[in-house]
Amino acid sequence: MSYTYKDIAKKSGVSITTVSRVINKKDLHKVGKKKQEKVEAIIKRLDFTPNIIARSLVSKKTFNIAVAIKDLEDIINPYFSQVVSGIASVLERRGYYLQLVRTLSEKEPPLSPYYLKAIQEKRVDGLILLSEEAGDREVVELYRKKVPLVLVNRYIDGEKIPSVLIDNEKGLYDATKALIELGRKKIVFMAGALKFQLDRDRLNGYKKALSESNIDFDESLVLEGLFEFDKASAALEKLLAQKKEFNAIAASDDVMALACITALKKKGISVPGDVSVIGFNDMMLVPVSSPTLSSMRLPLVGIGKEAANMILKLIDKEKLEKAVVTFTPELIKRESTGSSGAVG
Amino acid sequence: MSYTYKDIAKKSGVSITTVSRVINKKDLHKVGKKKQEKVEAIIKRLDFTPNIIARSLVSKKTFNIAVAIKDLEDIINPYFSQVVSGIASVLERRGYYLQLVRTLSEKEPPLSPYYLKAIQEKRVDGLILLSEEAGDREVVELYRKKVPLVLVNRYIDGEKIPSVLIDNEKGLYDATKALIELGRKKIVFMAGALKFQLDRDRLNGYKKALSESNIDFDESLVLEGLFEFDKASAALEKLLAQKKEFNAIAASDDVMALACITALKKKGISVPGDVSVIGFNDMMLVPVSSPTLSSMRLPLVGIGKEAANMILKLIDKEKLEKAVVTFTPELIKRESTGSSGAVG
DNA sequence: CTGAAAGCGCTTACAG
DNA sequence: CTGAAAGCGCTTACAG
Repeated sequence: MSYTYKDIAKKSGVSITTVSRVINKKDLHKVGKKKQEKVEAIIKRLDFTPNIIARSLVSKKTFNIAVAIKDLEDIINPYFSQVVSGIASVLERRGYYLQLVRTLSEKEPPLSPYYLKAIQEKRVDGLILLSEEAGDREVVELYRKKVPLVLVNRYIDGEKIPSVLIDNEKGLYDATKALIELGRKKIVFMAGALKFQLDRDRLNGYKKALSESNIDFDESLVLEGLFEFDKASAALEKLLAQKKEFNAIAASDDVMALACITALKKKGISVPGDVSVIGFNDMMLVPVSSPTLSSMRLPLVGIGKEAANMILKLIDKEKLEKAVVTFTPELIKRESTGSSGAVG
Repeated sequence: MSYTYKDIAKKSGVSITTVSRVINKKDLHKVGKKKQEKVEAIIKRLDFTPNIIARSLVSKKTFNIAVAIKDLEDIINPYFSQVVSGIASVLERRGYYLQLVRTLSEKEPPLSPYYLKAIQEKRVDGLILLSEEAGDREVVELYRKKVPLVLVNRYIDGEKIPSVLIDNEKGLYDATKALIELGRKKIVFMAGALKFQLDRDRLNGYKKALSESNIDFDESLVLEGLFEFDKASAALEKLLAQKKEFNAIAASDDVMALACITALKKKGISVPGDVSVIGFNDMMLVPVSSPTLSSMRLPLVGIGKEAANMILKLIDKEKLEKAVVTFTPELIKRESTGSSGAVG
């Protein structure tokens, strides 16, 4: 039911080699004009497309790129969907397919996590890692094995793996600074999770801003919301129940910032009157919230594009101008922080 | 650098056939205990993983499923990201990989759209189509060719293609009805685009609700926002500039509904005081907007799961209990519609 | 139990 | 120009 080179060759009265040459437009000078036209006609008539699997087996190239996120459900978070979108747009233009894989392991220990399996099985030509959940050891091992690999918003100390980074320390430093300038001193840092390097870096930025203003660091003001709306709400509600005082929140993600605003409103606490809130990532719908959310803007689609361009260069064995590209978030002020002096 | 069956066979002192049997745990009764253990030890020691490409060439199975959206950028819309997430979670559990493909064609006419190419090249075992952009003719052709195929929120008249549908007519009927019950009679329908069947069905539901209440249909109240924030804002602003009167909006998507609210607020028009607004899809962050957005809720992740289960059954040549599964949206009332009687 | 051999659908050096 | 043949790394009937 499906044709092969053999069929095309037979119908065209040429050899399989000639069919291959015509299809790949390779060594075409070795093919007679007449034969070439004949083959092309047959291909067109039968609407023939080569079997990519067979080609891959010979060429060792699949034109598939794996993009790894923690759980495939993470694609719902605008952070990931924007980065993935940026990656996709570049890959597509270059004839590559995008495979979504997860980094969390299966329950059964012998099974490789999906993202490793994709590499080991030679399913893909390269890997873009968006997740912090992939273990350092595995990642370094891939890198050492020369697997084309790009890290996004993640680095591993002591290794110069090609990566697209976000200046997380600067990001939360700036966010915290902005809150301090509004007169706020009791600032909550709603992290995703401190087991992640990105949040440890953000925590450092937060601490740095505090210490520069001689504000003591209070560990109990650091919460973990796991980048989820419900988890962030719960964490903040717990803090509220403890009667812990605070008058600002810097969140590691807009979704968590919105969760905080919602939790505060529910308690009748005014934002930004009583508490200023600032998010991170500046996702599209943030201006729609009430109050509109201040946030640290990042060109997430651009970050994805950069990562895609890098992986393609690695695959093509081209030199990277820079092995590490860093983006710095930009403060976008809206209503949720309030204006300077609005504080008691 | 990478091992093959041949290497394993040599190191284990057995034949390639035996290696294959051990790896696939197939016909194991034909393999001596000793040899089996030897082979297993070598595989473990070398951390060997079979080349999936070679296997696919023989078995004609790739364990890849293509999920098609219009543009890969569409993954940013929560509607798609949730459906994709549902699909992903099922595929992953069943050992399948998910490939994201687009349905929009390339500029150059000879090129097949990516989603067709994936099928033609035998890159994937099946296709889940989330987009309306793929032409009916191509889709029907795939179906006739017995390509495992599932449509989501889309159908083609006269064809019984396996699909997961949304009762769009009922959805907009209910939304419009709710607005009418609030006393609103000049209701805007913000469609995505009427070239889409889903929006034509929604338009029908809208019209039906109007006519049941003896409200004349006014074509100039039907707008197209292309499911994008900016396009929807622009369309509504144009209507406002025309001084067209209306006191309610039913939108085909939450993002467009939020765009409308934002545009209205900018003009100092109160929601729901002056204009009631209701969205569609009930995406996660909708309760955070101000006013909180009423919407038509759909189990989008569940819809994705259903589609994934269907495609796997088709691939395994199992019977589908139902070739067509339909989900009906549920009205979730929040602030943006306002309470009954709140209308002048 | 065991494995040699054919074959999946391509690519490519090689000989003419 | 042209194509026979080997080979990519697997699976699987088939013979012993």
